[in-house]
Amino acid sequence: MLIVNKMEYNAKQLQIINVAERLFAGKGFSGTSIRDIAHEADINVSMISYYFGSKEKLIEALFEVRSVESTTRLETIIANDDLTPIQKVFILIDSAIDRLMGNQSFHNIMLREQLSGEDRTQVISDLIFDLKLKNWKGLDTIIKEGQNNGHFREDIDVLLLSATLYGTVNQVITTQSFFRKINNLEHLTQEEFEKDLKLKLSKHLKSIFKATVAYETIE
Amino acid sequence: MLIVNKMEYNAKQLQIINVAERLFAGKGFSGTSIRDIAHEADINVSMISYYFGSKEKLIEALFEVRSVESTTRLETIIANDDLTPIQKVFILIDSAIDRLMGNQSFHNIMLREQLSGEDRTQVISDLIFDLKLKNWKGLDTIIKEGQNNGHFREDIDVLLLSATLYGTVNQVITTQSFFRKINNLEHLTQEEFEKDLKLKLSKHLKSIFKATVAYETIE
DNA sequence: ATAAACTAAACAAACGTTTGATTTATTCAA
DNA sequence: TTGAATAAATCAAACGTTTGTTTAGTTTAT
Repeated sequence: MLIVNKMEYNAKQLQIINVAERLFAGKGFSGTSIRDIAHEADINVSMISYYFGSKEKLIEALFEVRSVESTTRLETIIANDDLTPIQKVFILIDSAIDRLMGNQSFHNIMLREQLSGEDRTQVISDLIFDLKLKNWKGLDTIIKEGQNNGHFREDIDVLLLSATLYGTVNQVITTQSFFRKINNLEHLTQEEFEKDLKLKLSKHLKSIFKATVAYETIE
Repeated sequence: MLIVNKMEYNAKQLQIINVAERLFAGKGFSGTSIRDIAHEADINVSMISYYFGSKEKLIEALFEVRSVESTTRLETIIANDDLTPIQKVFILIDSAIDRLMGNQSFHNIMLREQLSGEDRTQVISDLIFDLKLKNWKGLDTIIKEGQNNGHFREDIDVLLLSATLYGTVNQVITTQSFFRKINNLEHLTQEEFEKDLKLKLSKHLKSIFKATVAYETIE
């Protein structure tokens, strides 16, 4: 299992991390200089080395902070005994949409890291692997529960199904300006647009999942 | 409509483009130096400026070359009158899988560019927009055809459906090492693994699309 | 008085690009 | 076909910036 660095970060460090997150998301890790970050965060360039040691360690710190923030959600969904498997699946979908759309900058960076051929650091690779594993196991547990109850099909490829879930959400997020243009929603504010998008995405994915995992119309 | 630069590239230029494609995919545009490219392509650094003008123009040339290569497929599928709409959808799915898995480096770069906040150049943005538009219109045409024939549902969000198609394929490609580990397929060669992956992905997406667009089990 | 926070300046290395010279190819009249 | 003339291709070296990091000194807090 993964050993998480229990380092705590003070307000200034978190401020730097937040700025770095925004810039890394927009211009990539290599495309962002520590002078960019220092300027935007209104600090001296040397403070980044002073607080984090290096630029590499800074992105590691970013991953550590953001990773722990998104690991606690799944467990609570699965543990809830009052919900049927299909209800849990639906909540999992909405949870994934909220999580990915609510932390677009960080997930943008994570997508970039996954696209990288050589891993930047083992720390980041491990954290990403751990997140993927938890996401997959979360869905897998729910699916198996539904199969044991006899409500879900037996021939479900959970790995591909979670690829459809996270892939669809990622695709929608990265091409949202295209969505906006094609659907003639350019008059909406970003907030209104995101709300509309979340709703459509939720319906779309729930419909797909229902048709894929459940035998017939249930619930 | 988009004006495509009809520039022709000689063998040496194409060699540079191929090396650049591989390195950009692995380390990103900013993360790849022209000295990296020159070294791998076994040429002098100045040849890149000599042939393309700049590093920026090099990636533009890469996009121009690879874009024209993948625009002609869709039209031929749609134009075929011997196929039913659902058959066309299935061929579209397999075509997308083949295209994305067959040009992983270029699509890796394209994904990175889409993640970029500020566009690197208008040329690249236009080419990506044009590709997305064609992909969407291709699916839209087929869906509308199926709706006119009465075989397809009326309430289909084609934009979300194409997001599921391309998003799922992208997700599978970027996380294929995770797939391999979880499915215990590490003994297979890359070629064998990709073949297996393509097959599973094809079945998965066809099953989803069938359930989503068609009224009931047809053909 | 000790430690932490912060700064301007300097550092060497790497960056994309340009220069000027040299080699290789092509052109074309003799 | 030859050979000078022109163009294209290639090269090592240097250009001025920008890069991440360190240093040495100053300010602020404990």
